[in-house]
Amino acid sequence: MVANEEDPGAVAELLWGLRKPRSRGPRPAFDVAQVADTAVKVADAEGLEAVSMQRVAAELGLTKMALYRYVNGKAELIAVMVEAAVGTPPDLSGVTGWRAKLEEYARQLSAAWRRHPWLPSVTVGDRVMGPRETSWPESALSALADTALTERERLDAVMLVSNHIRATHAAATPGTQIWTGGSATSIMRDLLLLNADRFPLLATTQATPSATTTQEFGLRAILDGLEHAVTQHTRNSADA
Amino acid sequence: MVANEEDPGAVAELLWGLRKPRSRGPRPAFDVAQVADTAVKVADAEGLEAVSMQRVAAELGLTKMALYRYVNGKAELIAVMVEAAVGTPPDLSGVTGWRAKLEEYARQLSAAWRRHPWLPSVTVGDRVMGPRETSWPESALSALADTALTERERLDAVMLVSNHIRATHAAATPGTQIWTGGSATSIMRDLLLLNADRFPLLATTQATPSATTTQEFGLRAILDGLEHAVTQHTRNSADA
DNA sequence: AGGACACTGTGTATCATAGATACAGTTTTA
DNA sequence: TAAAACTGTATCTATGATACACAGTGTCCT
Repeated sequence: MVANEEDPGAVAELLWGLRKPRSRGPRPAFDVAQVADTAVKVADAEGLEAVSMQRVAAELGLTKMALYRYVNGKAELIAVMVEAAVGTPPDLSGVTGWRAKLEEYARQLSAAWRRHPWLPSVTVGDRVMGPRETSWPESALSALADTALTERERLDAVMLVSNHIRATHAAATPGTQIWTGGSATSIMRDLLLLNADRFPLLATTQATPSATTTQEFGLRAILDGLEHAVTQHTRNSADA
Repeated sequence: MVANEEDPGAVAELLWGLRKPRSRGPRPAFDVAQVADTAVKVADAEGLEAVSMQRVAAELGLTKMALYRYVNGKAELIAVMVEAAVGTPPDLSGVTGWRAKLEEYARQLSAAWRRHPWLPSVTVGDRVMGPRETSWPESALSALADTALTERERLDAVMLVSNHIRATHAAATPGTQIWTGGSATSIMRDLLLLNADRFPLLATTQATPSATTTQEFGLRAILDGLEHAVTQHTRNSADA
């Protein structure tokens, strides 16, 4: 973690296949896709912390320095991992109605992130997305294409749903739920009961079981809210 | 990053003032609060990456090893930083109506995170919260106390709002917005225009300006959705 | 057609920084 | 007076990353 310019342009060239083809020199033992796949395998099995240049190189039977010929640095490695793991977005053309489409989209996105629990924490920040990942928001936008929302509002809506799914993925971001089942959860419960006078609402709330999931509750609320916005827009344009 | 058991119990004792008082021995040059404040100052000025044991110790005129007498490791340092920076939650008793209360809460939370842009990225994951931080969700729950929602639903609603504010804080999690103004944003725009045939919706959408903020749009949708849930519940209990 | 050379993949050695442990020296108070 | 606690020096491990030498392969020139 010393220099490394973190060149976003280089990442873009790698992800979008704009690397100039090699002319001379020995044939590389692998290609970037294989590197990405092995790194994904490591992350799936042992978590993102286990993914180091060293580790991925060893998994391929290389020294870590050889790896730098495939990816310019760890940031690029992560980028190709995401693109390799994210998969293809759902085809929503078979579903009727923007709400059902968006529901299906949320379900698929949740499934993809469940398959790779490290993905949510990594698909964050100012970064360049690859073509496969980019096709996800494109797919989600198609769900709202027929609504009266403005283009910007559609994008905001897509992000609203996506971010909700991200936040409710306990494996990657458990703290956003307060109660996650992790080792800190039981300690927090004890602390709240011990200080029930200062935190009466939290102290009683935390014991309550739930009929629906946190994710379902939030998704329904969001979709209800979007429905409100959609009908509002439709009415307004009807008035005009 | 070798061993360090990451004991949540130790963090809890530190945050909730349960450390056994020292008896003999020289008086420490500082206390944990001073350490936390110093670290917060560094994070505010130069970002969370600048916060290292070394750096914080130097800022206090200590070697980094002396710092380990105040906090057991970096995880604890972050924990006390959060508790020091998060501030006190808003008093919502003056606001009337759960919706207005929740709006005010969101505004205050957003302001707190804007003051310390590193906070959102750190208040995530399975962890122990300190008393000041805990009082934030407690305050938010009070906003929904008079509604017909179940206790669990109120907690879900609070998390829904909080997570939305977190996600829309571009400084900490810019990628959740696709367009953030970072160096990757302009590259993504070029890539989309270059591949407008594959991403027609994204390619046209990204140019659109917006009347309201992404954060405002999402918050309104969420509150509309919650309103739907509240009235639904009220109607149901009226039927019974 | 053949060879020189440039280019590229790989490995060894090395650096910088991070968090963290071990331990000795020193201060303070029970 | 002695145990306990604060601080500093030295050291360890792991990480990402750079520098450089060596080897294989294709291009281009003759």
